[in-house]
Amino acid sequence: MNSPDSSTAPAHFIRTRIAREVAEGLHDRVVTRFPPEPNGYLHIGHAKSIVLNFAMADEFNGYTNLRFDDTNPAREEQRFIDSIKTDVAWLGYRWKNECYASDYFEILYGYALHLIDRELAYVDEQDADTIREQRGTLTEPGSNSPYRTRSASENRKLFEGMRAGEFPDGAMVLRARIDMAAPNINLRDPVLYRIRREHHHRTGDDWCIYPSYDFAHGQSDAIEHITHSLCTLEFEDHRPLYDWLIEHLPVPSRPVQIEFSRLNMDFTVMSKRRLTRLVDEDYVAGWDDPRMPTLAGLRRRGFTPESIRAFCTEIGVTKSESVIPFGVLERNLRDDLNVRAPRRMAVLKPLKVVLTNFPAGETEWVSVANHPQDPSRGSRDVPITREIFIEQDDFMEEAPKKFFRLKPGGEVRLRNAFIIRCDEMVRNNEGEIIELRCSFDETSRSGLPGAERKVKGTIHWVSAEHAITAEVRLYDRLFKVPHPGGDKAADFVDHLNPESLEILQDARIEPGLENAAADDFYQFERLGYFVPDPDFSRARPVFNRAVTLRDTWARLEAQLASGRS
RNA sequence: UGGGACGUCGCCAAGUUGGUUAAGGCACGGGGUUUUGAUCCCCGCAUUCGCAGGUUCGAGUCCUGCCGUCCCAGCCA
Repeated sequence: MNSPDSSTAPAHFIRTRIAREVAEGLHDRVVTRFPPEPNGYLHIGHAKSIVLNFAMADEFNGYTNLRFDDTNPAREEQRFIDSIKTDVAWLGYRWKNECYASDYFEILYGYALHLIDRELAYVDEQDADTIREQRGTLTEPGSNSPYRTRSASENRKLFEGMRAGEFPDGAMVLRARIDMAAPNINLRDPVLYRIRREHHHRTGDDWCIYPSYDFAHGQSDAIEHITHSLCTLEFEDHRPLYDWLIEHLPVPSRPVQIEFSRLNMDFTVMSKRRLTRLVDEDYVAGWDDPRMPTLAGLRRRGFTPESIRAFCTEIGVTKSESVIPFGVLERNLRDDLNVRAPRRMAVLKPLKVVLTNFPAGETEWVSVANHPQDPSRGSRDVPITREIFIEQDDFMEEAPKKFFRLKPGGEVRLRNAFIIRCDEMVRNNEGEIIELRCSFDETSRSGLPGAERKVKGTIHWVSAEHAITAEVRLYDRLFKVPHPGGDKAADFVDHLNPESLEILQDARIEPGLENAAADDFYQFERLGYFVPDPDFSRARPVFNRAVTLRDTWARLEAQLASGRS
């Protein structure tokens, strides 16, 4: 098994079709491929394709190849190959073979000769503009190139010359001879090879001609004995060409192409072109910026491979275009981490509280469960002292009726400790509250009978003396609007959310958290799930908030606010 | 005014050869448990399948005609 999450997955048209084919004995195993072009980082949309491809092969006794579609050396780079391999592996998948379309250049060249010899391809010496004009339009047929009827021997000589470097870039192309009047524009003598003197990241300067996607992809599938070539909807129109080439070439197998709709999510962009721009123009800190929908970004943000796989399974596979709310991805992370993440306490925006009846200089250790739903995960002792920090948001001077946290004269429970009452507020010269003076109820300590006493709210806290100062980075959606790419009138970067990143320099975390390891994750109780950033060090802990907890109060508060106005 | 595809609850999405009460998840609403306003647990949530006709004892599933949305005119993938 090369992919996790063995199948309990729901039916979708591809799985149903393959299952039928297998039942009919058409295949004894299913072989798929994940075929990225190494010109950028993988994003969550690719994850959908990866999960699908590996799942189909895995469920039907086969395997998946990782194949780099590297037929355009002008934009492909080794560093992208590296990142893609890292990301696929991180997602939890093991490909059978690491393949490159460029490994097949010699075979592909032979296939081109095969077409030429059968008068199914010809060398066209017209320039790109002329070819475009002759292609016709969506509603008008194209017209034939004057070079279309050249002899096979002349075409062969020219094509060999192309390979030998006898002609300058752009001087001529090899075209399939199909039908310039075809209603499907892809069949109007598509370009199969072009001359391009570009250094290729793998083949170096061995070639100055490169096959087009259409000529390379299907044949690569066939060479690898791929049974099902799964791709996105925009290639639907290419399928007749895909099939035409397979039919007319002496390929070792006959793969079929099946298309499904690509993943769209709101409040983000998914096209490589746009993601590249965000990086190149420094709108984000890099491909792995935690606000990016890239796998590298999601990983740094704190997403687990499990949550991403679950998400990809949950959204299904169809041919209808859909937009998935970003919150669905986030909920999958919560669902995963809720079960797995150990709980800790941390205060993001500290407000000092002095427990007036707690002896100065003393430290009391309270036992705290690492996971309230899972006693087997044990507990730890957390120090509490006369001075503590609580969350600024957990105190309101003038609180609405439904505010269950601390307010003047009110009581609240300190999680895992005892009940306190707010007796007094201390203000600075500006009148801002900078400290609370509270008294605690000794009899309400956790474990004592008095702990049964009910108060409405429970808040988290850290000992001022023991807590460790940390940086915490909070992330919000990258864009302000649901469909930043859908605005024809504006540049998508105009819709960037200026508040997508908030850095808190003065958070206080429970002692022990400074020893967090790179791949740890925690629930900071009542706040959300947090992971150490790569910038993390013992001396300067840095945590990323991967996702907040579901926050019913925030929703209520928003309703109250809007209802009041 | 070419070709290809899609249109089932706010968002996804199941729906065998037409057979009759239109899965499920998310979101949402209500209730319960709770020292995380979290989690968890109950309950509710499409007389209706883009629209209009038609065939049929019976249609989301078949036919016809509309409407809407997406993709295609790179020597990109």
